[in-house]
Amino acid sequence: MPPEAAMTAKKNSQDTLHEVEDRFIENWGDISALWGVNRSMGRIHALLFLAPDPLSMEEVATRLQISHGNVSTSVRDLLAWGVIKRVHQSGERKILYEAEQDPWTWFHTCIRERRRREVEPVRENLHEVKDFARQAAKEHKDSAEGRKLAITQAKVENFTKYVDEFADLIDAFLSMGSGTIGKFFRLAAKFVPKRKDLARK
Amino acid sequence: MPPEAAMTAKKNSQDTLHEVEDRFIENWGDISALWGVNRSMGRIHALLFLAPDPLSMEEVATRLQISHGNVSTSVRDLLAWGVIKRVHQSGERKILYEAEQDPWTWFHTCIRERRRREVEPVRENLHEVKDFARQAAKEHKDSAEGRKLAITQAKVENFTKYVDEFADLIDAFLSMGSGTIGKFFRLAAKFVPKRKDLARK
DNA sequence: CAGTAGTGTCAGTCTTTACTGACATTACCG
DNA sequence: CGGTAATGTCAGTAAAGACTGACACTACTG
Repeated sequence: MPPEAAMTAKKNSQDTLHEVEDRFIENWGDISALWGVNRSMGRIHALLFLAPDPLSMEEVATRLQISHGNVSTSVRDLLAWGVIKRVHQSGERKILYEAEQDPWTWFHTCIRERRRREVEPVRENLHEVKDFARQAAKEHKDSAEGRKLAITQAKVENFTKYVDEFADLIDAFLSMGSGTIGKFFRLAAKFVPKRKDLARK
Repeated sequence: MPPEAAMTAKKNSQDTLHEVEDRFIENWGDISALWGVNRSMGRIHALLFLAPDPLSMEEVATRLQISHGNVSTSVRDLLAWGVIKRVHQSGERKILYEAEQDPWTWFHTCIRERRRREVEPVRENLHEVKDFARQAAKEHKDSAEGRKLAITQAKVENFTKYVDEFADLIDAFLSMGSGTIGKFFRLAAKFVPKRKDLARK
């Protein structure tokens, strides 16, 4: 009478593995959607991250129940972002894919790409607006409406400066190696004041 | 013959102000959309940020050419995020709204809210998956499939730990006052290695 | 305390984005 | 250098998300 063996309807380990994967994958899909990245990309990335071996597109499509067209498109994007890579195997037509395993490395990659694709264009745009505002304020500085213009110009300028500083912070973050990040955390902690109301747990 | 007055079809300063505002507002709307926040919220926030005086909902709706229903909903959300606030004026039914003027303050607020609303639930979820995976790996550790389960469990655990660390970094960032941020930037710069390929300009 | 300006809500509609699946293309195989 | 398995493309469709506007509610005002 071993109590272990008598456990109530114990699922087999394969189903359990499947469930662990699913929960992780869906969670990751949710985060992606939340932050403006499409859900399929997030799910595929999560699956490849968990998979012990590289997977083919067909395997991905079957596992996640999505069309191969969707997989093809999403995989192209993930490759462009640099968070997954191709694995060719000799004497085989099929291409396999695997995800970067170190979370820091791919997180770093995502931030860098996002900065390049999204932050930078927006920042350029903002600088144009700033320059336009400055020029306009100069031209109209004598009229009554010009005063308002000057106020707005100052705000735009202040804001732009702030965005630039933030971009610098991102750069500082990106410049750290995954070894440095630990040191950085410890250093950042020194700037945390006594109050504990932001504590995690 | 003053050359100033002869300038080619110089726009009046009110139109110019309008254009500066528009360009800033649309830019901000774009960023918002890009990062998974709806465009109306971003545009309204930008308008209130630039406005020299608080505005009513009707003024916002007219200025941005959107329905008052949309304004009402977006303003509710902006209030919940804490980036704008009501301004009551005595003997007046109408409620006016104004935006926080310090970029650091509202950026700080956005990060804090986003952490609370989005990062935290996701992190809790992840911890559940982690615990489930750990338990499952323990139960099945003797089977062949159990080995795969153990590998997956380790990945989930590693990943969770990383997300926790990142949440800590956010906390460190949030704990800084807008005075401290400057010091922080300078400190962060020390971690930037020699290579300049990430330089901004 | 009736009248009404101002605000809130939400069902329906419009807009945007994501996904599917049929067809086109590629590249390895014998 | 055909044959074909695998991948790529993209028009059409489905799903998600945002916006409008009619109606409901609220609270000031006279």
